[in-house]
Amino acid sequence: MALNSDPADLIRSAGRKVTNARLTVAEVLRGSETHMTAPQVVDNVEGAGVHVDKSTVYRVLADLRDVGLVAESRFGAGEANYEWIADSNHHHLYCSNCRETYPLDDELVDRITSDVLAKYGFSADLSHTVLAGTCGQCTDEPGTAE
Amino acid sequence: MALNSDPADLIRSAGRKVTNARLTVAEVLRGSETHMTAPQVVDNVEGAGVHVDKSTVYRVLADLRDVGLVAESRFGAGEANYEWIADSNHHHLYCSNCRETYPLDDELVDRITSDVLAKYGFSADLSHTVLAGTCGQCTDEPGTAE
DNA sequence: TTTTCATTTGCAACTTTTTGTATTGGTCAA
DNA sequence: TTGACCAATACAAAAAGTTGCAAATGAAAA
Repeated sequence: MALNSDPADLIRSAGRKVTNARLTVAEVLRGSETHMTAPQVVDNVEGAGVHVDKSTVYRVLADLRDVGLVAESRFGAGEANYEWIADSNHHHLYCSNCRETYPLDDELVDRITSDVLAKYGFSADLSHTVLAGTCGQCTDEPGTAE
Repeated sequence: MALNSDPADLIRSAGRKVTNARLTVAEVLRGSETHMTAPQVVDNVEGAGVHVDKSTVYRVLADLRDVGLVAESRFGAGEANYEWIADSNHHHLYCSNCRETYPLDDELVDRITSDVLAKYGFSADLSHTVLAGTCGQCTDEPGTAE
């Protein structure tokens, strides 16, 4: 069980009850190509015809995040963005100029983790990492924001 | 100018006007040993006898952050924490179990930056980095939270 | 000093997020 | 199936954070 990517199975095997609210939020996030803010999730859930209170949406997002099914990232100073990560890869580079995100492969992040453990005895949790900065393209062509 | 650590000079040389609001927020943060949340800053400014509107405090915090005098960090999923960093060092390890922060020296962070630049042509801005996880002590003695 | 102008602030309204609590509804065992 | 238990939900209200705009103020020039 939960070797497939069925949200219900994943939620169940995370030790959570499979409820309408959780399923709807999961499907909304899973159906989206990109990151979504909390208010966007609230709207989309509403748009899906199901009524889920906004406080519940916030609690479900936090819960799915705790369980590792959803990633909560903050790009630069901005609001939180949520993303279904049950099957996708977990690390990104975020360009604060063009607001594009790029994949960042595991190797580099894994090395940070082991370095910090070796040097400080500290187990860093970098299961979803976002590094903000400026991408190569924007570095080459400055002033191409928005 | 601004080689000293006088908030007024630092603000001025950041190209910002030296105002009562900015000075008060700066002093409040500088006087604190530890990180503060935005509401804590609002309270402390009020407690200092000066009246600065809440919205102004938020704007000043964001502004001082943009200018690099204040660090805004989010520990795990929590609220934003603000810290005066005009003179201190910039990188931390944050234990989400005991909520303690530990210094993380530059070397390791610098290597991440150069690795990402070499591999992706991406200039990561890691001027203030916080890695969340579990410290060695908490790993050894589980269940010693709060 | 005085004038001028862009920046900054206070205020008020608004949006986003969190929290307390009574009720509902999954899940498991019988 | 059915009933009991406890997690999860809706609702309401508060707290946190944001925004637009008119008035105030710092800084530079006259």
